[in-house]
Amino acid sequence: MDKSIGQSGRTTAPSPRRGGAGEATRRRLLTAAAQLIAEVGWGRVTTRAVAERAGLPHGAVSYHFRGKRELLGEAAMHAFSDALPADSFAALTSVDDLIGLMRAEIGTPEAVDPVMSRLMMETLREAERDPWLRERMGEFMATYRAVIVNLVRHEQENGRIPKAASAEGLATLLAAVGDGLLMHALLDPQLEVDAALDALGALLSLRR
Amino acid sequence: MDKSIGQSGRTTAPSPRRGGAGEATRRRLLTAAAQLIAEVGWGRVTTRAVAERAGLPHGAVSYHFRGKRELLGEAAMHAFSDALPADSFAALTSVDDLIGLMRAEIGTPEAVDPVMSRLMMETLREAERDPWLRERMGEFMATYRAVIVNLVRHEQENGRIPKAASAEGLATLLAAVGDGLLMHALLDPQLEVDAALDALGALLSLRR
Amino acid sequence: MDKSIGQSGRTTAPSPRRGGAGEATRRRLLTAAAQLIAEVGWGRVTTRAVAERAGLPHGAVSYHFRGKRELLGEAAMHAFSDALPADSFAALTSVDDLIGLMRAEIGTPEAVDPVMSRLMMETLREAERDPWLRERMGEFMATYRAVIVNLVRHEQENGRIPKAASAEGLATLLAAVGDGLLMHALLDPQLEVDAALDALGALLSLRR
Amino acid sequence: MDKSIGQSGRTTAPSPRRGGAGEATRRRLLTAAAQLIAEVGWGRVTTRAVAERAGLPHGAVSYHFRGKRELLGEAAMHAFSDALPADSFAALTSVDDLIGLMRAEIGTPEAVDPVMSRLMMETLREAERDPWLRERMGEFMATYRAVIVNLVRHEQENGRIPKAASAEGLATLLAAVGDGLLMHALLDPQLEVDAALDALGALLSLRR
DNA sequence: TATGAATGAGTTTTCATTCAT
DNA sequence: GATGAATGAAAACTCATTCAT
Repeated sequence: MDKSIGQSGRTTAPSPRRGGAGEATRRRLLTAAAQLIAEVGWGRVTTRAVAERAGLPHGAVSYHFRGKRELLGEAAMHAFSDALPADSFAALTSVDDLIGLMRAEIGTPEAVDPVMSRLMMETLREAERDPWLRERMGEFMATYRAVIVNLVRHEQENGRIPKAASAEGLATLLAAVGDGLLMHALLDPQLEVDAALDALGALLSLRR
Repeated sequence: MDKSIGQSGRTTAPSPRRGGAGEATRRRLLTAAAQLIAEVGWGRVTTRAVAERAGLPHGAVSYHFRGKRELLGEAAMHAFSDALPADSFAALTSVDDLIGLMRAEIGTPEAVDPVMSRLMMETLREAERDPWLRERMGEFMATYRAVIVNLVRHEQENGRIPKAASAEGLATLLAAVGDGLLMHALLDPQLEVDAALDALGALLSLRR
Repeated sequence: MDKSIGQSGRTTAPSPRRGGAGEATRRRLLTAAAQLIAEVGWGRVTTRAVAERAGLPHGAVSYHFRGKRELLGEAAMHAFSDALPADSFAALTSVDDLIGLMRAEIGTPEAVDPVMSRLMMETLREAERDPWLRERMGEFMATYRAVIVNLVRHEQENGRIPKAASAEGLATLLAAVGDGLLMHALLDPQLEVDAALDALGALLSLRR
Repeated sequence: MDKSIGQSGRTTAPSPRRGGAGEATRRRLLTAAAQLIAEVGWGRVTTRAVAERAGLPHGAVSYHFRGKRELLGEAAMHAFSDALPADSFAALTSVDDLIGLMRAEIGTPEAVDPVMSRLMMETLREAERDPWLRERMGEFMATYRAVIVNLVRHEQENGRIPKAASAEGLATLLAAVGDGLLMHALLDPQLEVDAALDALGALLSLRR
């Protein structure tokens, strides 16, 4: 059974930190783990497979991480921090940009490799049952939503989107749309994501 | 028995079929399995736990199902067929009804037992990796989306929601909103689902 | 772990290789397995029994071998390589020697521990259904038969056995006699193997 | 594990005998069982598979037989009695006939379906470990050998085969050749059985 | 007489974690 | 620091046999 959650007390105490030498090894394990989560699903990742994918001995895993849960949890969060914030969110200046971002991530089936999408879905799912992960994802999504709230508020002040909806509510809605479409698109590659995003755009810009 | 070779053909073939006395037993297993999927997550359900929950010996599982995958898959689809169609969808006559349904299912954290919600999320995620399940969920969601398309089209003709968005796109959007909010709400029980649905309602009725 | 899907690729991958400290453990398992095949029959050997016989925990089996099939297969071939070639075959210089060898191996019920005989029979039978094993046994028996062909040819040239029979045919016949007698003798310990071998000798030396 | 041997006490007491009705059912089970032994190997036959192959309900097996061991044992012996004695052995009038019989059974890879051959090998193997079966096979092979002894003796008196070898020894040898070649041929379909039988013929007729 | 549901003992396999070197 | 051997707990699955109807 997957033990990654009800784990309780640990005995050994590895996890050496930030140096030059072990840091690279650590990172290779994190990268390998993130890939595997996306490929086979959180519950089907084995520590052995991670080590193998990383081209490292099996022992390396327990040397660098307290356990499987820590490895996978950190791998996911690490991947998100690497991939998302600076690159994408900071650059958003309008709700249209946000929709454009969704379009880029979800709308073009073949253009984007679904590793990040799948990883995101897997992590959201796992977070529901792993308190540590839930907290980290909570923080992550709070920032994400805060950016959207600001965006929405700004656009509402500019009169580019309706004021009838509360900024917070709208932000929650937009975030849900993103993940909902992502999930449905992973399930059904034929899904007309663009049409849905067009509809969203239309609803938002009606005022004009 | 010696399996060392993996001869051709059949492994074993329990799975007697529909009709007889075994049907009740079968159903108890399905119910137990659906509950457990919701409670602990698809990947952490064990056949033993299912049997225990159902108050049956472990052997009952493999007598009635070809394996864990069949058990869980049928359990999920069975639960959906039982719970959803007639009850909820058929009754929808307006997009407001649809939003009301979402509000009832997602918006009131304590009012509704989250079993169906969790089961739905678990099944959607699992379907991504299990072809059989994917197909069944695909059919299921196709009907679900078809109902919404009709609803949207009808409302557009009545002038109650904007025609600027295509009916199909809007339906896809609404379905995604539902599942996206559901997922986020499961993750963060504090989430202001109502505010988001209010915002959705506001966007849709702006034209009026 | 959840196996409900049967993703691609590797199942797990223990089976560390040659050289290190694990080699001794591996060998103990092989020896125990070979004994048990002879004692209870290929199909009735359990991995648990092998581990027990070897005085090792059950997990050791799957750590060192990919599965039961690999364990038993390697155990058998390992036993044959250890026991036969240098010792017996190389030393044969005449067909009489060969008959003598058979007499020693089969003809004296109590003198010889039947482990190797039984192991051989079990492996021959199993090889019929296991391609990997069949191939290995094929190679093994090819060398075995080649030695006999040479022996026969040599004796034919010396005029010690009849030339009326082809060397290849005679070698095939002799090999079959050996295994056939072995099988019958295992079945019926009273079998007059010596009389049969005497008859064989008589047929072969008639010409003189 | 295969329980067919260390079975000890039984509780229930089925095994109705010779009637018109159940007799046909019984025979269908025996036939199915014999086929399956040949196809998948004694240890891999399951009672369920037998019932299925026979087109009968699973319960029929335990209704008609005391257990798996009895089913398979009787199936094998039944198949032998049906196939061999009257048809083949009685008709033998010379050692050449015997060799011809072997040639027909073993020498023509595609002409003969190997069901009987495989069944024979499987049964010989199993008999080594199952006393009941061993006894039955013992009787069977005694008759078989007796026929050969008579044949040999008759031919020796006619001067057609050498008298230097004892009739008993020669018979044992011939029986062993048959089964040995059979075993080797099953293992290696390319085996030159005919050449071996030619060699045997040459050895036996040297005197001429 | 016949059936098929039921059961539980036993098997292989998986794998995170521990630990000696 | 690093590694790979070791281990045991738990999982899924198989199946002969039992038995109620």
